[in-house]
Amino acid sequence: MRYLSFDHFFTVLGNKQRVKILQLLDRHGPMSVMSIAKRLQAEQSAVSHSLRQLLACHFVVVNQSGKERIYAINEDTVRPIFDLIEQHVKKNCAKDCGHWQ
Amino acid sequence: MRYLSFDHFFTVLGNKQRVKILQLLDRHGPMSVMSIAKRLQAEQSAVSHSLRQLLACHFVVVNQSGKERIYAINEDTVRPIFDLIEQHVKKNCAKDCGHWQ
DNA sequence: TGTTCATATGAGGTATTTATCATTTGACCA
DNA sequence: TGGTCAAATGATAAATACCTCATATGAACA
Repeated sequence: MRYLSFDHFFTVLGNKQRVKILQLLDRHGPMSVMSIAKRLQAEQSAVSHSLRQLLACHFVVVNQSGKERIYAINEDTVRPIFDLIEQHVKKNCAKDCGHWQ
Repeated sequence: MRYLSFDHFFTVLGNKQRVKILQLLDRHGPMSVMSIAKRLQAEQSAVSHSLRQLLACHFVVVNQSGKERIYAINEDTVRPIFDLIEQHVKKNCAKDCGHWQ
């Protein structure tokens, strides 16, 4: 993986699947890799790769539970960052993109 | 340019040159394209392309002044976002990457 | 130890981004 | 209008990132 520079944290957030994973973990709480994959209709391997990057940036944390590894969002920091972007969009980009979900 | 989705805002921030431009504008105040290019030792064209993306996301604003176009950072939102990432890094990634600038 | 299930890893092709060059547009003023 | 300077645009090659497949690791338990 690439070196952990300032812009890299944004790069990791700049991907639909990784954002979806974070949003899912935020809404649903801690989940295993397979549960995430099923819920997002994504490949186990793809999800694992994504989680690896999110973990490297500490956007998620992980705990072993039997054979499963349970991933959870780092609420303290990820949620505020998402909120800021949402505010920014509402304030500045309302007409450009008022509608993703 | 790509469609303006949530993750896209992060994608635009996930690039060294664009981050440098924002940091420069933040420290130095409003600047013309050429001044930015000179200061960062980058091509005029490259800077212009970068500014276009930053502008589309409303991370910067622009004003015409004679032949020049003066770009300024959107302080209200960009600075807080950068601050949040910095806090996040200090709090969670201190040992991984304590040192970019 | 051997089997099973969950997750991680590595390699590959494909897609997306980036940087650069040449050219165009646009503002200003003689 | 023609010249000049600043900035924007478009096309393209090069660099990165992404997704998928096949395979490896690792935990649990008989």
